[in-house]
Amino acid sequence: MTELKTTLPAQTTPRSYGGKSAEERQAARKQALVDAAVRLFGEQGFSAVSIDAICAEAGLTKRYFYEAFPSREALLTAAYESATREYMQSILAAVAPYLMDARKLVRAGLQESFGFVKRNPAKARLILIEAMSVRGQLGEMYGERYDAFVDLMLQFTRPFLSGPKVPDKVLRVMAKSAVGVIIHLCQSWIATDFKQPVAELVDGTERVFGGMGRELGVKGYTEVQQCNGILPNERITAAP
Amino acid sequence: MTELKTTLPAQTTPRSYGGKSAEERQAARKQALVDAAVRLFGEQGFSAVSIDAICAEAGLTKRYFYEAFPSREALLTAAYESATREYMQSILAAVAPYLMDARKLVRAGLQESFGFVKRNPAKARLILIEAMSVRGQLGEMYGERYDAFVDLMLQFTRPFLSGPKVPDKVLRVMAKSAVGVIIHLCQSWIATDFKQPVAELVDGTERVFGGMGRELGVKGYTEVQQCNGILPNERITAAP
DNA sequence: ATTATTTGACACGACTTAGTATCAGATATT
DNA sequence: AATATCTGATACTAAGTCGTGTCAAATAAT
Repeated sequence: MTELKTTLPAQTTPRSYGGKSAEERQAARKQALVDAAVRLFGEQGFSAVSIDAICAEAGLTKRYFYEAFPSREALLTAAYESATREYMQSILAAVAPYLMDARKLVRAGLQESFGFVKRNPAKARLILIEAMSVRGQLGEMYGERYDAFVDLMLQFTRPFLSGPKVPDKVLRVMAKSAVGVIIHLCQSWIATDFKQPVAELVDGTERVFGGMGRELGVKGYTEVQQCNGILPNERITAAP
Repeated sequence: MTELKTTLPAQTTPRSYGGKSAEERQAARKQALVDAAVRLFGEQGFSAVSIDAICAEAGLTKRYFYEAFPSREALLTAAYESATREYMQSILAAVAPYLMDARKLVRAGLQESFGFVKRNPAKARLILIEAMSVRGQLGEMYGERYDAFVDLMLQFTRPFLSGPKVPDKVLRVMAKSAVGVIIHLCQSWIATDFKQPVAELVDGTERVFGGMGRELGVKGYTEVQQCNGILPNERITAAP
Protein backbone atom coordinates (compact mmCIF):
# COMPACT_ATOMS: atom_id res chain seq x y z
CA MET A 1 0.00 0.00 0.00
CA THR A 2 1.65 3.17 -1.19
CA GLU A 3 -1.13 5.37 0.19
CA LEU A 4 0.51 5.51 3.58
CA LYS A 5 3.65 6.92 2.09
CA THR A 6 1.89 9.69 0.18
CA THR A 7 -0.62 10.78 2.80
CA LEU A 8 1.64 10.77 5.82
CA PRO A 9 3.26 14.14 6.55
CA ALA A 10 6.68 12.90 5.55
CA GLN A 11 9.01 15.87 5.82
CA THR A 12 10.11 16.67 2.31
CA THR A 13 13.35 18.08 1.03
CA PRO A 14 13.11 21.39 -0.86
CA ARG A 15 13.86 21.34 -4.56
CA SER A 16 14.76 23.91 -7.17
CA TYR A 17 11.99 25.05 -9.48
CA GLY A 18 12.12 27.23 -12.56
CA GLY A 19 15.87 27.45 -12.17
CA LYS A 20 15.60 29.04 -8.70
CA SER A 21 16.28 27.55 -5.30
CA ALA A 22 13.60 27.28 -2.67
CA GLU A 23 14.96 30.24 -0.73
CA GLU A 24 15.14 32.38 -3.84
CA ARG A 25 11.56 31.62 -4.75
CA GLN A 26 10.39 32.32 -1.23
CA ALA A 27 12.27 35.61 -1.07
CA ALA A 28 10.99 36.67 -4.48
CA ARG A 29 7.41 35.99 -3.44
CA LYS A 30 7.88 37.86 -0.19
CA GLN A 31 9.27 40.84 -2.05
CA ALA A 32 6.39 40.76 -4.51
CA LEU A 33 3.99 40.88 -1.59
CA VAL A 34 5.81 43.80 0.00
CA ASP A 35 5.83 45.72 -3.26
CA ALA A 36 2.14 45.09 -3.80
CA ALA A 37 1.44 46.15 -0.23
CA VAL A 38 3.31 49.42 -0.61
CA ARG A 39 1.30 50.22 -3.68
CA LEU A 40 -2.13 49.20 -2.43
CA PHE A 41 -1.81 50.37 1.17
CA GLY A 42 -0.35 53.63 -0.08
CA GLU A 43 -3.05 54.20 -2.67
CA GLN A 44 -6.17 52.91 -0.96
CA GLY A 45 -5.32 52.84 2.72
CA PHE A 46 -4.69 49.91 5.02
CA SER A 47 -8.25 49.19 6.02
CA ALA A 48 -9.50 49.20 2.44
CA VAL A 49 -7.14 46.51 1.19
CA SER A 50 -7.87 42.83 1.81
CA ILE A 51 -5.40 39.99 1.77
CA ASP A 52 -7.02 38.72 -1.38
CA ALA A 53 -6.47 42.07 -3.07
CA ILE A 54 -2.80 42.06 -2.15
CA CYS A 55 -2.35 38.54 -3.45
CA ALA A 56 -4.06 39.46 -6.70
CA GLU A 57 -1.82 42.52 -7.09
CA ALA A 58 1.25 40.41 -6.39
CA GLY A 59 0.11 37.66 -8.73
CA LEU A 60 0.11 35.06 -5.97
CA THR A 61 -2.40 33.13 -3.96
CA LYS A 62 -3.20 33.20 -0.28
CA ARG A 63 -1.09 30.18 0.42
CA TYR A 64 2.06 32.16 -0.26
CA PHE A 65 0.83 35.05 1.77
CA TYR A 66 0.54 32.93 4.88
CA GLU A 67 3.84 31.31 4.05
CA ALA A 68 5.53 34.72 4.25
CA PHE A 69 3.47 36.67 6.78
CA PRO A 70 1.22 35.70 9.67
CA SER A 71 -1.19 38.59 9.22
CA ARG A 72 -2.09 41.59 7.13
CA GLU A 73 -0.59 43.82 9.77
CA ALA A 74 2.73 42.03 9.62
CA LEU A 75 2.88 42.76 5.93
CA LEU A 76 2.05 46.38 6.62
CA THR A 77 4.95 46.57 9.01
CA ALA A 78 7.27 45.08 6.42
CA ALA A 79 6.00 47.47 3.76
CA TYR A 80 6.47 50.41 6.10
CA GLU A 81 9.96 49.27 6.94
CA SER A 82 10.86 49.00 3.28
CA ALA A 83 9.46 52.38 2.30
CA THR A 84 10.98 54.14 5.28
CA ARG A 85 14.41 52.75 4.65
CA GLU A 86 14.25 53.98 1.09
CA TYR A 87 13.13 57.44 2.15
CA MET A 88 15.89 57.87 4.71
CA GLN A 89 18.57 56.63 2.37
CA SER A 90 17.36 58.96 -0.32
CA ILE A 91 17.63 61.94 1.99
CA LEU A 92 21.00 60.88 3.37
CA ALA A 93 22.37 60.55 -0.14
CA ALA A 94 21.11 64.00 -1.08
CA VAL A 95 22.60 65.57 2.01
CA ALA A 96 25.93 63.79 2.05
CA PRO A 97 27.90 66.25 -0.09
CA TYR A 98 27.00 69.21 2.11
CA LEU A 99 27.88 68.15 5.62
CA MET A 100 30.11 71.17 6.12
CA ASP A 101 27.70 73.93 5.11
CA ALA A 102 24.57 74.31 7.24
CA ARG A 103 22.61 76.29 4.68
CA LYS A 104 23.34 73.97 1.79
CA LEU A 105 22.74 70.98 4.02
CA VAL A 106 19.31 72.25 4.98
CA ARG A 107 18.39 73.16 1.44
CA ALA A 108 19.45 69.82 0.01
CA GLY A 109 17.66 67.95 2.77
CA LEU A 110 14.45 69.87 2.30
CA GLN A 111 14.56 69.57 -1.45
CA GLU A 112 14.86 65.82 -1.28
CA SER A 113 12.39 65.44 1.59
CA PHE A 114 9.71 66.99 -0.57
CA GLY A 115 11.07 65.64 -3.83
CA PHE A 116 10.91 62.02 -2.76
CA VAL A 117 7.33 62.46 -1.61
CA LYS A 118 6.29 63.88 -4.95
CA ARG A 119 8.11 61.18 -6.90
CA ASN A 120 6.73 58.38 -4.72
CA PRO A 121 3.24 59.37 -3.61
CA ALA A 122 2.17 55.85 -2.62
CA LYS A 123 5.24 55.28 -0.49
CA ALA A 124 4.84 58.69 1.09
CA ARG A 125 1.20 58.10 1.86
CA LEU A 126 2.11 54.82 3.49
CA ILE A 127 4.93 56.27 5.55
CA LEU A 128 3.41 59.58 6.55
CA ILE A 129 -0.31 58.95 6.75
CA GLU A 130 -1.36 55.33 6.92
CA ALA A 131 1.28 54.33 9.43
CA MET A 132 0.07 56.92 11.91
CA SER A 133 -3.36 55.57 12.57
CA VAL A 134 -2.59 51.87 12.74
CA ARG A 135 -2.03 50.77 16.28
CA GLY A 136 -0.26 47.69 17.50
CA GLN A 137 2.85 46.21 15.93
CA LEU A 138 3.55 49.13 13.68
CA GLY A 139 3.43 51.57 16.55
CA GLU A 140 6.76 50.42 17.89
CA MET A 141 8.51 50.53 14.56
CA TYR A 142 7.02 53.92 13.81
CA GLY A 143 8.37 55.18 17.12
CA GLU A 144 11.81 53.78 16.41
CA ARG A 145 12.03 55.23 12.93
CA TYR A 146 10.77 58.55 14.09
CA ASP A 147 13.29 58.72 16.91
CA ALA A 148 16.01 57.75 14.46
CA PHE A 149 15.00 60.64 12.27
CA VAL A 150 15.04 63.07 15.16
CA ASP A 151 18.44 61.77 16.26
CA LEU A 152 19.72 62.29 12.75
CA MET A 153 18.46 65.84 12.79
CA LEU A 154 20.23 66.49 16.09
CA GLN A 155 23.40 64.84 14.84
CA PHE A 156 23.46 67.09 11.81
CA THR A 157 22.76 70.15 13.90
CA ARG A 158 25.16 69.77 16.80
CA PRO A 159 28.37 70.45 14.86
CA PHE A 160 27.02 73.88 14.01
CA LEU A 161 25.87 74.87 17.48
CA SER A 162 27.80 77.80 18.91
CA GLY A 163 25.35 79.96 20.84
CA PRO A 164 24.46 79.83 24.52
CA LYS A 165 23.70 76.32 25.64
CA VAL A 166 20.11 75.14 25.34
CA PRO A 167 18.76 72.47 27.69
CA ASP A 168 18.94 69.07 26.00
CA LYS A 169 15.25 68.37 26.42
CA VAL A 170 14.33 71.67 24.87
CA LEU A 171 16.77 71.04 22.05
CA ARG A 172 15.15 67.68 21.39
CA VAL A 173 11.70 69.19 21.26
CA MET A 174 13.03 71.64 18.73
CA ALA A 175 14.51 68.83 16.65
CA LYS A 176 11.16 67.08 16.81
CA SER A 177 9.56 70.30 15.68
CA ALA A 178 11.90 70.49 12.73
CA VAL A 179 11.09 66.96 11.71
CA GLY A 180 7.46 67.69 12.39
CA VAL A 181 7.37 70.66 10.08
CA ILE A 182 8.54 68.53 7.19
CA ILE A 183 6.25 65.63 7.99
CA HIS A 184 3.29 67.87 8.48
CA LEU A 185 3.78 69.91 5.33
CA CYS A 186 4.16 66.68 3.39
CA GLN A 187 0.96 65.31 4.87
CA SER A 188 -0.94 68.43 4.00
CA TRP A 189 0.68 68.48 0.57
CA ILE A 190 -0.37 64.93 -0.14
CA ALA A 191 -3.89 65.62 1.08
CA THR A 192 -4.21 68.48 -1.40
CA ASP A 193 -2.83 66.44 -4.29
CA PHE A 194 0.50 68.24 -4.58
CA LYS A 195 -1.08 71.47 -5.74
CA GLN A 196 1.60 73.64 -4.16
CA PRO A 197 4.92 73.95 -6.01
CA VAL A 198 7.93 72.35 -4.35
CA ALA A 199 9.84 75.62 -4.45
CA GLU A 200 7.31 77.37 -2.22
CA LEU A 201 7.44 74.60 0.32
CA VAL A 202 11.22 74.60 0.34
CA ASP A 203 11.44 78.37 0.64
CA GLY A 204 8.97 78.54 3.48
CA THR A 205 10.49 75.66 5.35
CA GLU A 206 13.95 77.06 4.85
CA ARG A 207 12.94 80.23 6.64
CA VAL A 208 11.47 78.26 9.50
CA PHE A 209 14.71 76.37 9.81
CA GLY A 210 16.55 79.65 9.48
CA GLY A 211 14.65 81.02 12.44
CA MET A 212 15.44 78.00 14.52
CA GLY A 213 19.05 78.13 13.42
CA ARG A 214 19.45 81.70 14.51
CA GLU A 215 17.59 81.03 17.73
CA LEU A 216 20.17 78.34 18.46
CA GLY A 217 23.18 80.26 17.21
CA VAL A 218 23.89 77.92 14.33
CA LYS A 219 26.93 78.95 12.33
CA GLY A 220 25.87 80.17 8.93
CA TYR A 221 22.52 81.35 10.23
CA THR A 222 23.61 83.95 12.75
CA GLU A 223 24.71 86.35 10.05
CA VAL A 224 21.79 88.33 8.69
CA GLN A 225 21.47 87.02 5.19
CA GLN A 226 18.19 86.65 3.43
CA CYS A 227 18.55 85.21 -0.01
CA ASN A 228 15.81 82.62 0.27
CA GLY A 229 13.40 82.54 -2.56
CA ILE A 230 15.62 84.78 -4.60
CA LEU A 231 18.44 82.49 -5.56
CA PRO A 232 17.58 80.17 -8.43
CA ASN A 233 16.51 76.73 -7.27
CA GLU A 234 19.71 74.85 -7.78
CA ARG A 235 18.85 71.24 -8.43
CA ILE A 236 20.85 69.22 -6.01
CA THR A 237 21.58 65.64 -6.94
CA ALA A 238 22.71 62.84 -4.68
CA ALA A 239 26.36 61.84 -4.51
CA PRO A 240 27.23 58.62 -6.34
CA MET B 1 -60.92 44.71 8.49
CA THR B 2 -58.74 47.08 10.47
CA GLU B 3 -55.53 45.47 9.21
CA LEU B 4 -55.52 47.64 6.13
CA LYS B 5 -55.51 50.76 8.24
CA THR B 6 -52.60 49.69 10.42
CA THR B 7 -50.37 48.14 7.77
CA LEU B 8 -50.72 50.81 5.15
CA PRO B 9 -47.97 53.46 5.27
CA ALA B 10 -50.32 56.18 6.41
CA GLN B 11 -48.20 59.26 7.07
CA THR B 12 -48.33 59.86 10.78
CA THR B 13 -48.13 63.03 12.77
CA PRO B 14 -45.27 63.23 15.30
CA ARG B 15 -46.15 63.12 18.96
CA SER B 16 -44.44 64.06 22.17
CA TYR B 17 -43.01 61.24 24.25
CA GLY B 18 -41.50 61.25 27.71
CA GLY B 19 -42.27 64.94 27.96
CA LYS B 20 -40.11 65.80 24.93
CA SER B 21 -41.11 66.78 21.45
CA ALA B 22 -40.16 64.73 18.43
CA GLU B 23 -37.41 67.14 17.44
CA GLU B 24 -35.97 67.17 20.93
CA ARG B 25 -35.84 63.39 21.07
CA GLN B 26 -34.26 63.20 17.66
CA ALA B 27 -31.67 65.80 18.55
CA ALA B 28 -30.89 64.09 21.86
CA ARG B 29 -30.35 60.76 20.12
CA LYS B 30 -28.17 62.34 17.49
CA GLN B 31 -26.07 63.97 20.17
CA ALA B 32 -25.76 60.69 22.04
CA LEU B 33 -24.47 59.07 18.89
CA VAL B 34 -21.96 61.82 18.29
CA ASP B 35 -20.70 61.60 21.86
CA ALA B 36 -20.38 57.84 21.64
CA ALA B 37 -18.56 58.19 18.33
CA VAL B 38 -16.06 60.67 19.71
CA ARG B 39 -15.26 58.28 22.54
CA LEU B 40 -15.06 55.07 20.54
CA PHE B 41 -13.43 56.44 17.39
CA GLY B 42 -10.96 58.31 19.54
CA GLU B 43 -10.12 55.35 21.72
CA GLN B 44 -10.18 52.46 19.28
CA GLY B 45 -9.84 54.05 15.88
CA PHE B 46 -12.39 54.44 13.12
CA SER B 47 -11.91 51.10 11.41
CA ALA B 48 -12.17 49.16 14.66
CA VAL B 49 -15.60 50.47 15.62
CA SER B 50 -18.77 49.05 14.08
CA ILE B 51 -22.14 50.70 13.90
CA ASP B 52 -23.43 48.18 16.40
CA ALA B 53 -20.71 49.13 18.84
CA ILE B 54 -21.57 52.80 18.56
CA CYS B 55 -25.24 52.10 19.11
CA ALA B 56 -24.44 50.01 22.16
CA GLU B 57 -22.24 52.76 23.57
CA ALA B 58 -24.95 55.34 22.94
CA GLY B 59 -27.66 53.09 24.40
CA LEU B 60 -29.62 53.10 21.16
CA THR B 61 -30.41 50.69 18.37
CA LYS B 62 -29.53 50.74 14.73
CA ARG B 63 -32.86 52.18 13.76
CA TYR B 64 -31.94 55.48 15.35
CA PHE B 65 -28.54 55.43 13.83
CA TYR B 66 -29.94 55.33 10.32
CA GLU B 67 -32.51 57.89 11.32
CA ALA B 68 -29.73 60.33 12.15
CA PHE B 69 -26.88 59.40 9.80
CA PRO B 70 -26.69 57.66 6.44
CA SER B 71 -23.37 55.97 7.13
CA ARG B 72 -20.62 55.38 9.65
CA GLU B 73 -18.49 57.90 7.85
CA ALA B 74 -21.15 60.59 8.14
CA LEU B 75 -21.11 60.09 11.88
CA LEU B 76 -17.34 60.30 11.89
CA THR B 77 -17.56 63.62 10.11
CA ALA B 78 -20.07 64.90 12.65
CA ALA B 79 -17.91 63.69 15.53
CA TYR B 80 -14.86 65.35 14.01
CA GLU B 81 -16.77 68.57 13.53
CA SER B 82 -17.89 68.55 17.14
CA ALA B 83 -14.47 67.82 18.61
CA THR B 84 -12.73 70.33 16.37
CA ARG B 85 -15.11 73.10 17.25
CA GLU B 86 -14.52 72.47 20.92
CA TYR B 87 -10.76 72.47 20.47
CA MET B 88 -10.68 75.74 18.57
CA GLN B 89 -13.00 77.47 20.99
CA SER B 90 -10.92 76.31 23.88
CA ILE B 91 -7.78 77.78 22.35
CA LEU B 92 -9.50 81.00 21.37
CA ALA B 93 -10.77 81.46 24.90
CA ALA B 94 -7.31 80.90 26.34
CA VAL B 95 -5.74 83.36 23.96
CA ALA B 96 -8.37 86.07 24.09
CA PRO B 97 -6.94 88.07 27.01
CA TYR B 98 -3.50 88.42 25.39
CA LEU B 99 -4.20 89.74 21.91
CA MET B 100 -1.88 92.68 22.50
CA ASP B 101 1.23 90.88 23.67
CA ALA B 102 2.83 88.48 21.20
CA ARG B 103 4.82 86.52 23.77
CA LYS B 104 1.93 86.03 26.16
CA LEU B 105 -0.34 85.23 23.25
CA VAL B 106 1.97 82.50 22.04
CA ARG B 107 2.52 81.06 25.48
CA ALA B 108 -1.17 80.95 26.31
CA GLY B 109 -1.98 79.42 22.94
CA LEU B 110 0.65 76.73 23.29
CA GLN B 111 -0.30 75.95 26.85
CA GLU B 112 -3.90 75.36 25.90
CA SER B 113 -3.08 73.57 22.66
CA PHE B 114 -1.25 70.93 24.62
CA GLY B 115 -3.44 71.19 27.70
CA PHE B 116 -6.63 70.39 25.84
CA VAL B 117 -5.04 67.37 24.25
CA LYS B 118 -3.97 66.00 27.58
CA ARG B 119 -7.35 66.65 29.17
CA ASN B 120 -9.24 65.15 26.21
CA PRO B 121 -7.15 62.32 24.81
CA ALA B 122 -10.01 60.69 22.90
CA LYS B 123 -11.04 63.93 21.23
CA ALA B 124 -7.44 64.69 20.41
CA ARG B 125 -6.85 61.27 18.91
CA LEU B 126 -9.91 61.70 16.79
CA ILE B 127 -8.99 65.16 15.58
CA LEU B 128 -5.27 64.73 15.10
CA ILE B 129 -4.78 61.10 14.17
CA GLU B 130 -7.90 59.28 13.04
CA ALA B 131 -9.15 62.07 10.85
CA MET B 132 -5.97 62.08 8.82
CA SER B 133 -6.17 58.65 7.33
CA VAL B 134 -9.84 58.54 6.46
CA ARG B 135 -10.45 59.60 2.91
CA GLY B 136 -13.64 60.79 1.36
CA GLN B 137 -16.17 63.06 3.06
CA LEU B 138 -13.98 63.92 5.97
CA GLY B 139 -11.17 65.03 3.71
CA GLU B 140 -12.97 68.20 2.73
CA MET B 141 -13.91 69.14 6.25
CA TYR B 142 -10.42 68.40 7.46
CA GLY B 143 -9.06 70.69 4.78
CA GLU B 144 -11.46 73.46 5.72
CA ARG B 145 -10.77 73.25 9.43
CA TYR B 146 -7.06 73.11 8.84
CA ASP B 147 -7.13 76.15 6.58
CA ALA B 148 -9.21 77.96 9.18
CA PHE B 149 -6.57 77.21 11.76
CA VAL B 150 -3.80 78.47 9.52
CA ASP B 151 -5.79 81.60 8.74
CA LEU B 152 -6.25 82.17 12.43
CA MET B 153 -2.53 81.85 12.97
CA LEU B 154 -1.86 84.39 10.24
CA GLN B 155 -4.51 86.72 11.59
CA PHE B 156 -2.93 86.67 15.02
CA THR B 157 0.52 87.20 13.57
CA ARG B 158 -0.02 90.00 11.07
CA PRO B 159 -0.60 92.78 13.65
CA PHE B 160 2.87 92.15 14.98
CA LEU B 161 4.72 92.04 11.67
CA SER B 162 7.16 94.90 11.25
CA GLY B 163 10.20 93.55 9.46
CA PRO B 164 10.96 93.44 5.74
CA LYS B 165 8.04 92.13 3.76
CA VAL B 166 7.88 88.36 3.20
CA PRO B 167 6.10 86.93 0.15
CA ASP B 168 2.57 85.93 1.07
CA LYS B 169 3.00 82.37 -0.11
CA VAL B 170 6.12 81.95 1.95
CA LEU B 171 4.38 83.49 4.94
CA ARG B 172 1.54 81.00 4.56
CA VAL B 173 3.93 78.07 4.44
CA MET B 174 5.45 79.40 7.64
CA ALA B 175 2.05 79.65 9.27
CA LYS B 176 1.34 76.09 8.17
CA SER B 177 4.65 75.12 9.70
CA ALA B 178 3.70 76.72 12.97
CA VAL B 179 0.39 74.88 13.04
CA GLY B 180 2.21 71.78 11.93
CA VAL B 181 4.66 71.91 14.80
CA ILE B 182 1.84 71.88 17.31
CA ILE B 183 -0.12 69.18 15.52
CA HIS B 184 2.90 67.02 15.05
CA LEU B 185 4.16 67.29 18.61
CA CYS B 186 0.69 66.45 19.85
CA GLN B 187 0.54 63.42 17.59
CA SER B 188 3.87 62.18 18.80
CA TRP B 189 2.89 62.98 22.37
CA ILE B 190 -0.30 60.97 22.09
CA ALA B 191 1.54 58.08 20.48
CA THR B 192 3.91 57.93 23.44
CA ASP B 193 1.11 58.12 26.00
CA PHE B 194 1.86 61.63 27.23
CA LYS B 195 5.16 60.67 28.78
CA GLN B 196 6.70 64.08 28.19
CA PRO B 197 5.77 66.89 30.59
CA VAL B 198 3.71 69.71 29.13
CA ALA B 199 6.25 72.28 30.27
CA GLU B 200 8.99 70.80 28.09
CA LEU B 201 6.75 70.82 25.06
CA VAL B 202 5.70 74.39 25.66
CA ASP B 203 9.25 75.58 26.23
CA GLY B 204 10.58 73.88 23.13
CA THR B 205 7.74 75.04 20.97
CA GLU B 206 8.01 78.53 22.32
CA ARG B 207 11.59 78.74 21.11
CA VAL B 208 10.60 77.51 17.69
CA PHE B 209 7.95 80.18 17.52
CA GLY B 210 10.49 82.64 18.85
CA GLY B 211 12.83 81.82 15.99
CA MET B 212 10.08 82.29 13.46
CA GLY B 213 9.02 85.49 15.16
CA ARG B 214 12.47 86.96 14.95
CA GLU B 215 12.87 85.75 11.40
CA LEU B 216 9.74 87.70 10.53
CA GLY B 217 10.50 90.74 12.67
CA VAL B 218 7.61 90.22 15.04
CA LYS B 219 7.38 92.91 17.70
CA GLY B 220 8.29 91.47 21.07
CA TYR B 221 10.54 88.87 19.52
CA THR B 222 13.12 91.04 17.80
CA GLU B 223 14.64 92.08 21.10
CA VAL B 224 17.11 89.52 22.35
CA GLN B 225 15.40 88.12 25.39
CA GLN B 226 15.70 84.53 26.47
CA CYS B 227 13.69 83.76 29.52
CA ASN B 228 12.06 80.61 28.27
CA GLY B 229 12.25 77.69 30.59
CA ILE B 230 13.47 79.91 33.37
CA LEU B 231 10.39 81.84 34.33
CA PRO B 232 7.97 79.87 36.47
CA ASN B 233 5.24 78.30 34.34
CA GLU B 234 2.46 80.75 34.93
CA ARG B 235 -0.81 78.89 34.63
CA ILE B 236 -2.92 80.80 32.21
CA THR B 237 -6.64 80.37 32.47
CA ALA B 238 -9.29 81.21 29.93
CA ALA B 239 -11.29 84.40 30.22
CA PRO B 240 -14.83 83.95 31.56
C1' DA C 1 9.31 6.39 -17.29
C1' DT C 2 7.96 6.80 -12.93
C1' DT C 3 7.63 9.12 -8.65
C1' DA C 4 7.58 13.23 -5.68
C1' DT C 5 7.17 17.99 -5.09
C1' DT C 6 5.75 22.61 -6.43
C1' DT C 7 2.40 25.49 -8.07
C1' DG C 8 -2.00 27.93 -9.03
C1' DA C 9 -6.86 27.81 -8.97
C1' DC C 10 -10.69 27.15 -6.52
C1' DA C 11 -13.92 25.40 -2.75
C1' DC C 12 -15.46 25.55 1.88
C1' DG C 13 -16.99 26.85 6.69
C1' DA C 14 -16.82 30.19 10.32
C1' DC C 15 -17.28 34.69 11.34
C1' DT C 16 -18.42 39.73 11.14
C1' DT C 17 -20.99 43.52 9.51
C1' DA C 18 -24.48 46.39 7.04
C1' DG C 19 -28.98 47.34 6.37
C1' DT C 20 -33.88 46.06 6.80
C1' DA C 21 -37.84 43.99 9.00
C1' DT C 22 -40.70 42.24 12.81
C1' DC C 23 -43.09 42.55 17.15
C1' DA C 24 -44.52 43.23 21.87
C1' DG C 25 -44.74 46.66 25.38
C1' DA C 26 -44.70 51.56 26.78
C1' DT C 27 -46.74 56.03 26.08
C1' DA C 28 -49.69 59.48 24.30
C1' DT C 29 -54.14 60.79 22.13
C1' DT C 30 -59.19 60.55 21.47
C1' DA D 1 -61.33 52.62 27.52
C1' DA D 2 -59.97 52.24 22.95
C1' DT D 3 -56.75 53.46 19.44
C1' DA D 4 -52.52 55.11 17.32
C1' DT D 5 -47.73 56.03 17.73
C1' DC D 6 -43.13 55.47 19.82
C1' DT D 7 -39.64 52.60 21.54
C1' DG D 8 -36.30 48.90 22.21
C1' DA D 9 -35.01 44.29 21.47
C1' DT D 10 -34.27 40.87 18.26
C1' DA D 11 -34.39 38.35 13.82
C1' DC D 12 -33.03 38.12 9.30
C1' DT D 13 -30.66 38.36 4.64
C1' DA D 14 -26.86 39.51 1.82
C1' DA D 15 -22.12 40.34 1.31
C1' DG D 16 -17.33 40.29 2.41
C1' DT D 17 -13.26 38.34 4.60
C1' DC D 18 -10.28 35.11 6.89
C1' DG D 19 -7.94 30.98 7.22
C1' DT D 20 -7.73 26.23 5.61
C1' DG D 21 -8.31 22.44 2.50
C1' DT D 22 -8.49 20.04 -1.99
C1' DC D 23 -6.96 18.87 -6.53
C1' DA D 24 -5.00 18.64 -11.11
C1' DA D 25 -1.31 20.26 -13.97
C1' DA D 26 3.56 21.63 -14.26
C1' DT D 27 8.18 20.64 -13.08
C1' DA D 28 12.09 18.29 -11.13
C1' DA D 29 14.33 14.07 -9.44
C1' DT D 30 15.07 9.08 -9.62
